[in-house]
Amino acid sequence: MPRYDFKKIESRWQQFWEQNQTFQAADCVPGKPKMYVLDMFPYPSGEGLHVGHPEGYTATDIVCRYSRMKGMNVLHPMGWDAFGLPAEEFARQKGIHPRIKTEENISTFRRQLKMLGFSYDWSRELSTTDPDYYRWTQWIFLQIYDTWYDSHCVWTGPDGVQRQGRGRPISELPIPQDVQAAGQDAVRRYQDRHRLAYLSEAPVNWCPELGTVLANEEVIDGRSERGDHPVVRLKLKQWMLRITSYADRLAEELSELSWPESIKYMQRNWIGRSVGAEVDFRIAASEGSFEKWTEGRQAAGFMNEAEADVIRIYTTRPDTLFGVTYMVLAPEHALVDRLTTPERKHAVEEYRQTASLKSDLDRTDLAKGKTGVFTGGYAINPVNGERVPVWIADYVLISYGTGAIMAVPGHDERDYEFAKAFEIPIVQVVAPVGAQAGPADLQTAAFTEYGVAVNSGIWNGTPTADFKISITAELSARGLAREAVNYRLRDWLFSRQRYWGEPFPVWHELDADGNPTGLMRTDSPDSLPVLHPHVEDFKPTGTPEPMLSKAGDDWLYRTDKDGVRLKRETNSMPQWAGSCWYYLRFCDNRNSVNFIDPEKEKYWLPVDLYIGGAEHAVLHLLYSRFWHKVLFDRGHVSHPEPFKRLVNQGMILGENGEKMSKSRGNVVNPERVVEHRGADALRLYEMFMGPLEQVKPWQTSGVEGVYRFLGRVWRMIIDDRAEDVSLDEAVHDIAPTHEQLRLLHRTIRAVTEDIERLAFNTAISRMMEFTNEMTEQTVRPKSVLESFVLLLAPFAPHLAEELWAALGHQQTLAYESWPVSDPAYLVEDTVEVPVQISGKLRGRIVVPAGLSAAELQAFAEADQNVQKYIEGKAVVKVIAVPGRMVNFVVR
RNA sequence: GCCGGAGUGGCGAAAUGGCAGACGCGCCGGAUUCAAAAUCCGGUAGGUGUAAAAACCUGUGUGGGUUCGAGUCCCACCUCCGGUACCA
Repeated sequence: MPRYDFKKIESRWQQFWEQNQTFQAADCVPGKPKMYVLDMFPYPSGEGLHVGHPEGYTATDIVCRYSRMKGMNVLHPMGWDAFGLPAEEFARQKGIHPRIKTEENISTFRRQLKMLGFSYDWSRELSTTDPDYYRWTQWIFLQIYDTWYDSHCVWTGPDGVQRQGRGRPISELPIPQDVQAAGQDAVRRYQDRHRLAYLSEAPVNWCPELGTVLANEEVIDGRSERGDHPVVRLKLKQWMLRITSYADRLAEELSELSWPESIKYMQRNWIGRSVGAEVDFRIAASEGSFEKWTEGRQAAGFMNEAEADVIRIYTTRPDTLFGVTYMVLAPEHALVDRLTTPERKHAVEEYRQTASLKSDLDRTDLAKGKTGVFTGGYAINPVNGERVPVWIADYVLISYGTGAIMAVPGHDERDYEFAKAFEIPIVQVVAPVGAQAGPADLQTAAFTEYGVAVNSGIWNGTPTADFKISITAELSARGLAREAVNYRLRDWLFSRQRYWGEPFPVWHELDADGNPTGLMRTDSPDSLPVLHPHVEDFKPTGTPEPMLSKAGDDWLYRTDKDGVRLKRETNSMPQWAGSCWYYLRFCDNRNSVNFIDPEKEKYWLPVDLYIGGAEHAVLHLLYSRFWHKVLFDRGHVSHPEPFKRLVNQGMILGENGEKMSKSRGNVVNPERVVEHRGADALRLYEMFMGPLEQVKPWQTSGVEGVYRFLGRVWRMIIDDRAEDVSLDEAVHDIAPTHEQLRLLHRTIRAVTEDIERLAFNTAISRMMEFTNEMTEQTVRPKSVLESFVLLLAPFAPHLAEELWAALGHQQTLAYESWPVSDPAYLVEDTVEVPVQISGKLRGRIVVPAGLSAAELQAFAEADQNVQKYIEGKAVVKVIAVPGRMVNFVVR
């Protein structure tokens, strides 16, 4: 084999690894530190692998191969996130079952990944679409369904940390007396209202084109994230997961994680915790006097649910209560009818009608101009007894806070804009302090910053922060307000209407007439999985009626032991479900009695390194953490967080610097690169392009560069003119020179440090430097080359194995010890030190290493060029840093 | 609008506050060859200067600042990329 024949080499070693199961991980190996390195598993699309995939996958593969050589027990699995719309869309067009297309796609992906020589333990492969996998997805759903959140529970978890708030079995939910008294059905309904998985009828994002509802997270500017189709709001009964119960823990426990700050920040923002107050405004037209009502409240205190004639608002600025000039209810608010006067009825109805038809897109589009109508009704401001007009407007959302606000146009931009549009008075109650002290100019804009209170009666002069606290306390004491916390995060809309997703393991009870009673039963855990029914065609129903309702009666109905007729839940789970817990199943993918063996969970978890794209910053990573915490609370996992360290690889752009896409015609096909230059060259190039986390453009000529480097490595060791693979005549089994050892150990140190930092681009540069220098040597000691081949192995494993064998080794190098750099070879005899005059570089001196500052200065002064600059000048100061530099400050 | 991140040769990029541009691509010159491919060697920030050197000047988006010394730290601004947007 004269030339570097990557085709032969790569297929040989891929076969070798497969036959010898080189990378199969053993569970729970005593005495070896474990290392769980995970890639975000791909959706196996029909397009096949994209160059973005091998970027993260190569990075993790390098870490894994390196860690094995460092003596760690490495878990490095791969699987498929294979439920989802595209396979179903294909089925709809071609009439082929989604499972068939899915399996075909998986085969392509598997073949392409194997072609790249990643050291996955393929015996742990799984797909979210395997009945044996989604059996446990359904099981976890049942766990969530069986859980309620006890926000008062203080407890200590297996991690030894004390927390407040815990997901507990629904059977432990305290049932109030009156509910208990109302009978068994009432108790069941009460429980159902407290479960972490519950049915709710609420306006949802319905996408007619995709034939499904979407989560808030999947809707961008009123259009679907997938496919960019319009989304409208529709009131439907849907499954929700109570992720908001975990909002605080999801936000707080981020701080322990080694994740990019930007991702943590995005998650915190998404959760959007805000602290403020709920304040009650009584409707002016209510029965009885306002004074009487406040006296009653003073005695009874703040009520959990306000009376039917009270508008409860949420505000983060209770200090601006004296500046309230109007109030706004969301158009869907329950009190609108009560407030609306007969003469305003027509306008209000009309507005509500238009608002309900508006999709989020329309609402955003019209964001420039605020709309709304006056209801004709008034409420009383609890701080000063003033009558405040009540409006409805769609800039107030029914789904946030209480769905009602007090409007303070002087100190809130949105209220300001609205007040300007409808000529509502603007009152200043906060004055700026500090540099910009003086009256704020409310002619052009609201003043939203903190300051001191004005026009606020006895509170005048109170700083904003103090005022917020004291007014809340005062109103609380009078039973008119309470401190409140709100989240931007909403409960997770968890049902879809499509076929190709996990069916819910839930049944609805039917009454004698075949109508649902609202009570539910679940499939027993040991009867799982609930398989998909046979369906003839995959056209969406065109209505919000789920695809699974097309199933036959034998799937849809059954009669329980007690004679109750049941209808199956026909929604399916979203694609996020399967990806929420796959990292757990990889530890124990064949277990048929448990979703994961507790011992294996304790051993492998948490994931030590998780690499994937930043596009999953909030969705997948937040959902996963949520499920994990529920499982943690219920005692099924022993760590509070699934992913200890997260790294986002940067996107690879096309050669023109634009995002790769078919329409731009700049897509690079990794399979073609492998055909021409080999897997090692592709892997090496993707790592050499630049820092892992950085966005970087593809350069075909760059692939050539690393390919040439691999050729040089080959020729450094192998005689490329010989008939068979034999060592080059320069390679000798002799003791290396000191210089050669220094070169080697410098390289070992640099490459090791760079891998630890995931700085693969510079690691490769160092190996290039080694090769350039070693190739010049006419005598190349075998031992030095052997160490070098081990350094190269994580990056270009096929070539390294081939060279390792050529150097006379019988076994794979996958478990050889990683070379250690000996500091003895790193000490230099002499160093070159720059000399500056007043900070400008004026010379370089070569001096013995280890000089003191004074000695170094003496050497520097002796330098001719330096002399020239010092002569006749006064040396004011000399800075000499041993081994680094000398600087003479002259005047 | 707000919040992140980034601006360094022709290009991808290096650089614990201490020699800016390592390494690779491209380009130029040379060797090898009948010729080419492949390979190998040398050069390559811009400028002044020189027979050639030496030497000097200017350079890390722009303008200021801190420091003996700034690509790196601080302030302001510009541009690009990403996220987010009525959340009261």
